Amino acid sequence: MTAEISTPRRRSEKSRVAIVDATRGLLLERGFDKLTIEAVAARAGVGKQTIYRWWPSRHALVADVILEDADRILRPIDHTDDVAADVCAWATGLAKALTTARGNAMLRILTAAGMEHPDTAARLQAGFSVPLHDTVRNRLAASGFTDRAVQDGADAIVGGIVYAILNEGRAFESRRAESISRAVLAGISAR
Amino acid sequence: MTAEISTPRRRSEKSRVAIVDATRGLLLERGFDKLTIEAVAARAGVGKQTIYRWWPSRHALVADVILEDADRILRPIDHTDDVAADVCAWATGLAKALTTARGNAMLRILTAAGMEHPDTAARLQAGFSVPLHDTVRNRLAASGFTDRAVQDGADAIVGGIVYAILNEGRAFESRRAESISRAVLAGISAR
Amino acid sequence: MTAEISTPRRRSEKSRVAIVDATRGLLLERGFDKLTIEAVAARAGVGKQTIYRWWPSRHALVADVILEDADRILRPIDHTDDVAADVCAWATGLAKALTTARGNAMLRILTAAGMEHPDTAARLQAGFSVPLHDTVRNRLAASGFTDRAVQDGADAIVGGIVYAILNEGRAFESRRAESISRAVLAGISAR
Amino acid sequence: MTAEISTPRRRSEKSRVAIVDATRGLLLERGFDKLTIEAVAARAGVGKQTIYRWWPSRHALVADVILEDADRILRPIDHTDDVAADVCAWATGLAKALTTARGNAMLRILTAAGMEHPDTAARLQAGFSVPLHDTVRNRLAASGFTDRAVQDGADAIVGGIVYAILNEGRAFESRRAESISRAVLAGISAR
DNA sequence: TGCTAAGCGAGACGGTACGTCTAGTCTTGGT
DNA sequence: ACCAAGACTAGACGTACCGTCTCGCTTAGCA
Repeated sequence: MTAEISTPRRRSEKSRVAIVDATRGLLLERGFDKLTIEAVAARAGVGKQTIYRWWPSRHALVADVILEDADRILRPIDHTDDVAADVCAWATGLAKALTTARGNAMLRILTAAGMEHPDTAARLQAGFSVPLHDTVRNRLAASGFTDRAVQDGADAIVGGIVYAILNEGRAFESRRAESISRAVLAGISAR
Repeated sequence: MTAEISTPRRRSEKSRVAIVDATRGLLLERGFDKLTIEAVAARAGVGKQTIYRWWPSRHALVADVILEDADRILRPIDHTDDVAADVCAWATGLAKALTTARGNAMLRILTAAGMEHPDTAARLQAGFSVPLHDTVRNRLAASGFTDRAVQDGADAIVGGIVYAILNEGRAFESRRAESISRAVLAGISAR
Repeated sequence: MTAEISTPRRRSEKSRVAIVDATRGLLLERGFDKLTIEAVAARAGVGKQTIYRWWPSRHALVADVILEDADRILRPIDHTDDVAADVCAWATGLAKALTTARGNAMLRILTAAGMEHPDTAARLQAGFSVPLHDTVRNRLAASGFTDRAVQDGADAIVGGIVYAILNEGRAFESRRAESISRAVLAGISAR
Repeated sequence: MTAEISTPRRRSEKSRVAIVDATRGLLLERGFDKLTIEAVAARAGVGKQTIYRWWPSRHALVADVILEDADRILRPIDHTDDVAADVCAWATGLAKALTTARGNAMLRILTAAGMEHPDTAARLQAGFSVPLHDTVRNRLAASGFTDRAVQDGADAIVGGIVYAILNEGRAFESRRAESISRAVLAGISAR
């Protein structure tokens, strides 16, 4: 039961890659709202129909491209004896990745794309926000925190960092991520 | 010391109000990305030029409208003896306001509008995110927390709540806001 | 040696005809200066861009439409033994055609369109004024008049009739065309 | 018998002159169809309303300006013993005036303005075409031609020259005016 | 090896909205 | 009272893209 049964049509991989690359390029150069299908088609050297054949909308295309690159930001967390150290290191890494020119652009694009289209929002959440949250949840759960502590900790750490970067952009200093993490960890440990 | 010295041009207040009202209505009905200037002009019974005369862009118009309504969400915080109670009550209120049909729409619109246009982003931040943050900061500062604790607390509480609502929408249960707040407060108190 | 090699682009003949028909109709109903591209597009059931794709301007579109109908006015001249009779009959026919509701409208539209746009003026001249003039020239030349007589005759007869109709409109009585023609013919014969 | 009886309202002569001058200037610089009331008001240093107060439309304003300058083209005809010489001299003068940069511009403006607006057309005819025609008519009538000869002669001479210049512009050589005139005069004399 | 159907580039199509321009009207102060 | 200034509603301008629709051309499997 191979995965490719659902795609028996022969599809030009060359075109697919050209479209995805063109989209990524234009997204970074112009941003999400100034991305046009016509520009993607032109840069990819592809007919518009080839895009519409495989993606239902601009949002879906952007989501694919963003999610293909999500592992630049979605990093695993260490599981040493020291939860605090593990979480702080991970949080700092996250903050660094999101204050990179490219990482910040991705975050903004992701947010903008998700804001306009429920389906896309769901896919982006499933591929980005949920994994981010789960990474922290799992680490905290592994250290024996209560469910509620795990949930609150993940909410406060991820939200605290990401929302601040969403507001402050690249000016966010990544050591604040550690500071926030420590504060939250102290809080959930204290209970 | 008259206030109107800076506005010597005669501008129709009737038109201004009609435009703002029409924008608000269409924003709530259709969302930010489906808001068109032509629809606003038509509903307001106004020529398009009258909109372009006073607002440089759709984003700026939306920002004005959102900020005019921001006080539905921006509530003051109590200053009793009990910081935790004050903050939790405020946080719960914020979460309730943001999970209201209208409040949630506002949050999404605000986020979408800010994502596309730096100037608008700055205005919306100054009129929404910053006040939100400052409300918590001031309350914490008033209770004698260190600067760092104040900063981390505000980041984690506001970010924890708002980012979660941004992701989960109206499904966010407002008592989670209290839970998050208590966890964070415990953390910054413990130091 | 196929004929269609010169038209490799696929263009909708249906749209072209709809546009030309709509233009003709609106031109006759409202006149040249009140013709709008939007109205043409609406009546033709066509996007504006489809007009702009094939015609550079309103003037060019009008010129096409007028020239497509020019043969209602541009009639050949007889070549019998009697020049005077041939020319007079033709002149009377011209005057009748130009004092028709439709012919007069065409003349005014043609004049107005040519007055505003040099390229259009050149096309309309080549397709209307020049053929008109040449019809008379050729007839006169065939009767052995000198070059100068041919030129003066054509100028005076065509100009005499058309300019008068331009000024007097449908009130111009077509028998004046014969009178003018006879006078001019007498003049160029006398030399 | 003062001229101003018909204008009892006090009207700023300064404004009137500024408007007329601005109109004339813009007409010569940009042509009739690119003349806007806003540009006239701006150049004249006048509010738009001041123009609309005194002229019902752009066409009427242009007509006033053109007619004020009509005497640059409308010249009297000599009444010596030699009709042919008188008419030819006048015709040549007319052709010269109409192939002047300014004269030709005026002719085109006059034609364009008259083509769009019946009232304006009537005024321009009364102030330009009719006087032109009448000048020739009177001269011919004074030499004892029959009514019909007078009419045909005026039609053929004026129409022959003006229509040719309308088509050929400044390329029209003024000696053709003499040639045409002589041909027509010969024709009406021969009868 | 040649046939046939898909995918493909190209780009025309009917549309919507853009942001600008001008028309002609209305209002406010200044002279 | 008339004027300049300029805001107002209205609506056309010409452009940019949308998403859909052919058109021939290539190209991969199958027969």
